[in-house]
Amino acid sequence: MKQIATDVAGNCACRKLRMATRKVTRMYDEAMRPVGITPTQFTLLSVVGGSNTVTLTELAELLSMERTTLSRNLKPLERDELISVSAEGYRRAKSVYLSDKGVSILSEALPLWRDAQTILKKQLGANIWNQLQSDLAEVDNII
Amino acid sequence: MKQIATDVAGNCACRKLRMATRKVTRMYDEAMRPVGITPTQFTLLSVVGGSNTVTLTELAELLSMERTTLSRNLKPLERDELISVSAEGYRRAKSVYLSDKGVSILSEALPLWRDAQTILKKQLGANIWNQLQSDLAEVDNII
DNA sequence: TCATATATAGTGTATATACACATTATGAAC
DNA sequence: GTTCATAATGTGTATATACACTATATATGA
Repeated sequence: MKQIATDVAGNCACRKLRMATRKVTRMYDEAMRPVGITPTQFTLLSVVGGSNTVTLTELAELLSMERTTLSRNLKPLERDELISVSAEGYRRAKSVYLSDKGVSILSEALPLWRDAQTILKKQLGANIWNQLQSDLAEVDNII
Repeated sequence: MKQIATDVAGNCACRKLRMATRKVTRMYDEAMRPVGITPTQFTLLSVVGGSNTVTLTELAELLSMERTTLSRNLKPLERDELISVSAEGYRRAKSVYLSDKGVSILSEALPLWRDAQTILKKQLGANIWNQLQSDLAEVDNII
């Protein structure tokens, strides 16, 4: 059992992904703190800001996020008036929009995000950084 | 802004990691469901099972997890009596142990985990699978 | 011995995640 | 027009995550 368990720990893709995600998220979270948003919220704002009208379902798909999770994650942003959510016309569809305040916060967050990217890239080295980026893109494409 | 935001979305290492982690975690979660544990719990059980006495702080380090997060994550396992946590003697240190029930559940989960690994590996292809594994190991070593 | 420093764990609060199930708007068939 | 199917979103519940702060056991120094 002991050997098997150790083996599991060292080869589990899920575990390794989650571990890396925890560490990296903590870094980005610290970087974003001055503007008061989390990495997840930064991603939401940037994806919403980069699209012309996305419905909740589309947005969830873009983020590989369960729709119900997205719904919950939008709440703090709505409460703080960085985004607005409104009916879109097709069935029950709703679309998400960046408010002026949202644009402003996103603008403030951008350089902090760039810093975080730069620091991480430097720490990892360009090779691993690039490989990781392309691997993760592949994973998202394939799965 | 629109271009910048799109650029962010496509190059953010944190976003890509989180997206991949969500997808992969959902796969493993589904695989483990028959034995009633989550991927995180499976990892906890296997790491505890593979060590001779780990304190909470050590365990957190092994998992790149905040100690306070670990504390919370152990609760359901303790409640369901898959593990036990007891004082260890050094200052306030506590160690975690697998119970008989924990060993049993872990044994049942192992083949399900192997299936999940196999399916994911097949989907990704051996090349990407191997590269991803080594990249993630590097990330964990470096950061 | 007693006070203090240090190492360790716990709690309050907020966000993140997702499954199972519930709700509702609207297009289509009749 | 009414019914029904379908597409979309919402809610209940449970786990996962982490920061800021708190509590406590014990080793150490006076």
